[in-house]
Amino acid sequence: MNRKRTQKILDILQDAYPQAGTRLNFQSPFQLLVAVVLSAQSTDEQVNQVTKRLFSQYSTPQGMAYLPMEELQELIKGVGLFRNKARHIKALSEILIEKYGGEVPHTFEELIELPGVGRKSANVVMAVGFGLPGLGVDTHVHRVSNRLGLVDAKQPHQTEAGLKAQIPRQRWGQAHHLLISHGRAVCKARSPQCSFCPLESMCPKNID
DNA sequence: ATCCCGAGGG
DNA sequence: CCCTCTGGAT
Repeated sequence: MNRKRTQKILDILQDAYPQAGTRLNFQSPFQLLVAVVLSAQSTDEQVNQVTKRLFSQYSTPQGMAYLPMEELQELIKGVGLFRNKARHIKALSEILIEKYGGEVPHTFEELIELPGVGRKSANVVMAVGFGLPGLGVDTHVHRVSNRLGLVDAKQPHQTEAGLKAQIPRQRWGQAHHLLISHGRAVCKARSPQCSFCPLESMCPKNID
């Protein structure tokens, strides 16, 4: 809707969170992909704790594809949804080996076809892993964008479309991280800290 | 719409 | 106890 307002909001958030960026630890696109799959409904700290042990033993598609399911489950237990995630990581590793020569594909269309990889994860791998245009909409991005009136969306994919339509591609990755930082620190799901919000005067939720 | 599902916070 | 955390598949 209002591109100018959105730009201004991003500028203010950039000043408030100058170091916004991913907190997931990884050393390759494949490790990032695994970390992102593990991050569903889990905190980044839980994921980093698990991947520290996992990647020290297995850090390639080959290592994970041939790992027995039970062992992989044991290694990633500690994040929620671990049975599904173990299955997806093993399956996507096999596909990377068979179809992509053990590499992580560089297009959104290919990434989203991988098991356990939806729009959010594919967008994050694009932006964070390859520096290509991608704007992942997670729970924070969805909540904050709607509260601020950047979009009026019930579904995350609607939020993604709305944000992409009013933010320059070059700024998608940055916007993703800024909205997450703000969602974590101030515009929290449970008890938002509106009195500390640099956007308080511009926010529709602020009905003083 | 429902299921998966550990850990931390209030 | 209930809610939330960088969701995705069925």
